[in-house]
Amino acid sequence: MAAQDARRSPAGQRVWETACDLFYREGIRSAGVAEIAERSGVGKPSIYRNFESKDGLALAYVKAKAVPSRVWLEAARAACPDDPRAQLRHVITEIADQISEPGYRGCALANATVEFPDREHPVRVAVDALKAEYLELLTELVSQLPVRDPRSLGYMLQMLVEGAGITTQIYSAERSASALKEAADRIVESYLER
Amino acid sequence: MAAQDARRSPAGQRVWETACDLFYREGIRSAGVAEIAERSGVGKPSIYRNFESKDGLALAYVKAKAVPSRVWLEAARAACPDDPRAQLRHVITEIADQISEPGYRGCALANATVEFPDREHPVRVAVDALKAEYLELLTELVSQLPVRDPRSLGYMLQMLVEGAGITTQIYSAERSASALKEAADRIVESYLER
DNA sequence: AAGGGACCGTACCGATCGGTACGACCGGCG
DNA sequence: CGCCGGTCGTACCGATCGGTACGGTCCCTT
Repeated sequence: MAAQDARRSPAGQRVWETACDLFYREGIRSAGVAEIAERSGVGKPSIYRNFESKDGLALAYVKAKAVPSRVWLEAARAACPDDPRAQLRHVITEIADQISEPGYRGCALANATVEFPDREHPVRVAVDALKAEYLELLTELVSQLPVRDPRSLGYMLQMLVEGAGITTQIYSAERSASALKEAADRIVESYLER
Repeated sequence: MAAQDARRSPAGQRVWETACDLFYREGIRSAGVAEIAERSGVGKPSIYRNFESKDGLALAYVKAKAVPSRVWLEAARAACPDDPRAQLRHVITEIADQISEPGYRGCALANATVEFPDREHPVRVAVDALKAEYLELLTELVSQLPVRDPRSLGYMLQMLVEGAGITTQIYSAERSASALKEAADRIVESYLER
């Protein structure tokens, strides 16, 4: 998350870290640039010297938040190259673990989707593209399983993951994490040709 | 949704309808009181004569949005009194049908949760209580099935429903609706003692 | 020492936010 | 008619929004 960027000044780096934290904890719309500047210990112009606008900052934020998901998918593929079922379980477990971490407040991209209903908004455009890419990667993984309709299964798993992000915010992180693993297991099981 | 309230003046009723529509389509935070007033064809004071504040209006909105869910549960119970499995399918189908309706933009209460991360905010307090109540009702319904752990099953179904609301906004309403029905069926099936 | 470029914060901008003071208007009743 | 309670919109309020003009400070170079 604290993705270094050599082009950023020291103040810019502090802004970046603070913004990522605030955007996630309070939501993008709720976090004002004045608040970001104050909690970064910098002046407002330092924000605009390193980022085009608040929207530009939010755009960088959602793009950065999407990186870990891709990393997990590739890591799982590398961890058990010949066992797609284990790869899938690996990914789901990773997500469940992150849900269990203190301060988890759902998927940053899904939250951004709700915060920006306008599909033309640059943040929303980016999120839609990133989410589409992620669903495709997940579907590819699922496709390696002996199932008849991997596209449907992938979509259901994605739905479960998004649901877990929401129920974590409404109900309980622990219940959501365990229910996600259990439900994913059961759905995958029901899809396996035996 | 256009819940009549005799205490509301004609202008207040127009405000109420417009606010419900705008809050759902654009999100609560995005919809300003000036915009609500303008699209209602009334002056701003007419809003504050009928509602305590914008938060008060938002509070009424989320409470009103929670009503249909409870109605569906009771309707399903009444429709097939002796077949809990059919009742459950009835409810899920109802939700899937609503997802398929044009203009569907996810569960209003889940969206409000994302829009108000502060758990102390009155809107958020109300949403949490309403969602807890709904989960309880759903769990009660599931408890009538011959399953070992109805609490877990109920939570998973709730997770699926919330997930469908999100994936509808990101991906496709049709896929979400059909995936919801299919996934719910498979999970319930895997829980049934046979 | 003198100059210059990189980086920074103070103070401000117009626009918009939620909310309100005030007076015009209208129907019913004396 | 004259009054009166209820309902309404215009015009405004201070606060906050995202964004910027400007001048200061530091350090490296010559």
